[in-house]
Amino acid sequence: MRLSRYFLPVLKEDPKEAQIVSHRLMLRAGMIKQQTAGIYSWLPLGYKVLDRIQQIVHQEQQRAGHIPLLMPTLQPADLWRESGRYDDYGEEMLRIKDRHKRDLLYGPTNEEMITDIFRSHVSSYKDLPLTLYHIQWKFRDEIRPRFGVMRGREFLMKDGYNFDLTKEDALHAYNRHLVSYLRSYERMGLQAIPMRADGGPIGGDYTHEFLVLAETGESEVFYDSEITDLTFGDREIDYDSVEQCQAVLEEFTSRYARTDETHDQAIFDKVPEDRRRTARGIEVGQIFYFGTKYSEPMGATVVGPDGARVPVHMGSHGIGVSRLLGAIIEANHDEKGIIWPEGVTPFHVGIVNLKQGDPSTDSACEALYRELKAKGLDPLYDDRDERAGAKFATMDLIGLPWRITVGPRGLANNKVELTNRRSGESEEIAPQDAVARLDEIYRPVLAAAKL
RNA sequence: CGGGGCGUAGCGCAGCCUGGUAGCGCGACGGUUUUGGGUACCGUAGGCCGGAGGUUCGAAUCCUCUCGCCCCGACCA
Repeated sequence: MRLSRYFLPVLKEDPKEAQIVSHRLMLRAGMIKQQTAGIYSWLPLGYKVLDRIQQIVHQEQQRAGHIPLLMPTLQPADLWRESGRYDDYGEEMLRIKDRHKRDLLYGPTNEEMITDIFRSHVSSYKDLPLTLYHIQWKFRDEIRPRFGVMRGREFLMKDGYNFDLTKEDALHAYNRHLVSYLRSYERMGLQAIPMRADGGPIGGDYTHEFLVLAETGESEVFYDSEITDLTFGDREIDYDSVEQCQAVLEEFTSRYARTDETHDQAIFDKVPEDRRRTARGIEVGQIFYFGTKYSEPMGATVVGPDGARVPVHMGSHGIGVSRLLGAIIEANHDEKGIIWPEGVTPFHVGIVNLKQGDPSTDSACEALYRELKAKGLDPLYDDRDERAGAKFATMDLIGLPWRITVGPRGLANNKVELTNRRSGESEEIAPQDAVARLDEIYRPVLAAAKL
């Protein structure tokens, strides 16, 4: 993309309403525009990152064998009356009447609807196991939306639902989700720690929240420092293998890691003192096994091998897709702006032409732009007639991980500058070597995107 | 919902107390200048001062009502 033809309304000054760094940077980098409290337009740069995150989530869910579909944002109230949640949900649910005075609601989640779909079409154990998911906008009428996309009222969420014949099968689905989430967050450049969560009235040990450590997190967390040494890495996993998935669960959940909701000081005290950590975290996902809570009242049953009709065991599993933008920025920024991890960056590399209009720099930039695209990379070429300082400031703000600086001085020796946004380190290399380096750097990212 | 604050040019703000032709910085646009980290100067455009009502010869300013937004708290992917 040529910046002169793009739509990137960056702000030089901090918008006064933005209190935390991710919100401030998203506004300044021209990623979002607030339309009303807790509701945002996604401007091109923000939309591009949102899209990259969605792609990762889609790929990892499908890799785990989960099936995508799409349910509507508006739902009939009757489904929620069946589960009993229409009255329970309270003010957070946005209720709407259509012209026929029928009660609708803007979905805050989709357990009822997915259960309805399931019961309409599935009646045999032979169709199980089944996990369906979608990525769709949700609405929860928060008392006080804040922190930009971190606590919006309208938000994009991936929510998946597993249907299994037995509790054991459903727990395998739970484990599959845990593994796929670990992979997803790592591809986004995030460390998200599974922490024992509060199951609410349903209770049980079968729910974990995924927390990204950040000073501005809304939850207080307590953990054994050994857990932050764990990475999933590029290990191969067979999602059908109960043993393998169970092993990952045990590996990642055996150490102490809890939010303030479930924190137990007596157990925490057994962690060696030098490994005890207290911090703050942002919740970016949750997995939950809830058995027959919805299948029973809503009649989602299958006929088992013994001929008996039984309610299916279910769980729901969510990733806060739009919130992840905020979480990633909270965890990856400096005083100059955002620093995107390579897995989610809106553009792979920025090209800065220091002397726009100069035939040699212009043609060198054009050549770089062409060659990077030929490698399957997505460059942003700042071809505006701006001074060097303004171009650097924009690049730093929007946070592309790599920058190629092209000026007459270096070009005289057939050199451009390749700069890493995070470390600030630069090296002077030939243009073709810069292309080769970037191709190499992004090869794993592009390869991971292939199923 | 309780407490606090703010709505004036695209953005950030002053003016309000003490009523009298609406200002500053940044940005935009046109020039000149400059060219490796937001250059300097000259010029131009852009506002029913959130909305409604009231007081007054006269309201951004005073009064009443209303809408919206932000911050703190209780609640939440």
